[in-house]
Amino acid sequence: MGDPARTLALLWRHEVPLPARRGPRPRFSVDDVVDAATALADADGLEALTMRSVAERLGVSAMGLYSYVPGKDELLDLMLDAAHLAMPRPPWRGGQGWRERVAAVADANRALFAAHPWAAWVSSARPPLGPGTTAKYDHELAAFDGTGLADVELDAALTFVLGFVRGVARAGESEPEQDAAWWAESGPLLAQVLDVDRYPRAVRVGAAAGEAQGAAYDPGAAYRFGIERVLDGLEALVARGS
Amino acid sequence: MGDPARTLALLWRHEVPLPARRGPRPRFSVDDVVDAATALADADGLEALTMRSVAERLGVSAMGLYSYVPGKDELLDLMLDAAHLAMPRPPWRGGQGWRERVAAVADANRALFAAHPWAAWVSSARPPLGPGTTAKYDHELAAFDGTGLADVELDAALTFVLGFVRGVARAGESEPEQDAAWWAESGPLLAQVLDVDRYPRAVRVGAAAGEAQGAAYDPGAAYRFGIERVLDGLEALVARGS
DNA sequence: CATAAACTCCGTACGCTGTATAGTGTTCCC
DNA sequence: GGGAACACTATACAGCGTACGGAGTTTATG
Repeated sequence: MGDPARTLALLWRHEVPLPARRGPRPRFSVDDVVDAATALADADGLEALTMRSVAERLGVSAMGLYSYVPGKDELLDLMLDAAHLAMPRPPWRGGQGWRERVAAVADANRALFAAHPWAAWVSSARPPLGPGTTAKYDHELAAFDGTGLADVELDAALTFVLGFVRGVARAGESEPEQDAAWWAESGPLLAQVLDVDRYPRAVRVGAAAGEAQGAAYDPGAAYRFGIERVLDGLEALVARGS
Repeated sequence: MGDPARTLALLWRHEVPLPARRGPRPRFSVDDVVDAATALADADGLEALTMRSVAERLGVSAMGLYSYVPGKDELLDLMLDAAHLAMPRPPWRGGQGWRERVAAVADANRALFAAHPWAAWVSSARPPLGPGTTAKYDHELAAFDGTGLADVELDAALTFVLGFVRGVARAGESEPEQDAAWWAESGPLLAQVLDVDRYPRAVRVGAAAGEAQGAAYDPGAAYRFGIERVLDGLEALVARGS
């Protein structure tokens, strides 16, 4: 889409120096736009984030945003990088083992998606390599200190952990109320059509899972189960000595 | 959105018996519509799948589709269930261990997303509990026979495996050509801004990973790395004896 | 056999999206 | 003071899903 160099310059706020600029002074900063968009997406979700809605929140016409941002995709990149920059990066204490640290990384990302559910849905094809994402990457890599993993495996391991957390965040976007209504309306027909003889395991396990978590999918349970598997899986790799 | 009961009836093809129907005979079956939409999405991606494009492929006006399908969301549900139904379900042989079988489940899902990349992107909030998805669920649960896991854990384990494969499929949607152009245009500015002293691990590991896989993300490598971690993680759970 | 109901299918239209384009007014450099 | 660069606006366009009203076809019912 847009010009990568322009996007990168924007991410790192490489602006033209102020005294050299002509024309009326901008009423906002790029961060004002990013903050307005983030507040909107936090409150009402990505589908409510339109150029018009952001513009209205700032008291500007829709096209006025394009003085600050090349387009919506770039705005989303800026939002994500800003959210990454705002994440806490407590220094890893020596007493912690890598497993404890990586678990903390996962928890921090889960908290990110809890605060900004939209963040799980912005494209990862072209990661916004801005100051936030870079600092996050560096900090999270440090959590693996002591594992003895080679650099390539380090990246793979972190990608694996982050992919898991993001997957859970993406899967947990349905509303519990709607879930209940869905089951109420679908139950009778489902009971009629789900033949226990044809699908013995599906019926048995599906019923058990549905009853245990009160819904078809429980993000909390999926996270608690999955993060242990993720860490155990990494532990096997580390124990094997790279 | 739509009526869940209507959607379910459609998924299971609970139609009104033919002789009792008035009006002109439908020119197509629901499967004709689903197949046309699937062919389109396979060839040109989800963003090319519009009600108008599906209709044109069938030689019908856009609104004509609504005789067969309540809306686009339901069409996507039908497409996904049909794709699930078409997956091979070879009987698990006794000689296989559960690890081998679960790896086969993961491979089969990876093949599904290779054939139908759009399938990784249809909403999982309301899984289309049709004949395909149900048969797939039942068959994949059977892969865990011998693990001794309780029903709730069985569902969690399968969800964990499928979530991983889907995450890799979703992440691997960027074009390699665009990747190269992106790096070429971004490289100079990135080199200037990525301070080795501020982000020592990020620069080192990022460079190693980028060089090793020739791109910021290599789905094949991510899958091969991740599936071993997933299976190791499950193995730790199984070894622990539930 | 006529009529009404049910059905397929079409054309038009609406509100919504991101953003291209043209134009207006402000500010600074020369 | 003139011209260039800039912020900002209003209008417009193509594309989306789909609501609506109507036309034509088939069948059940009086």
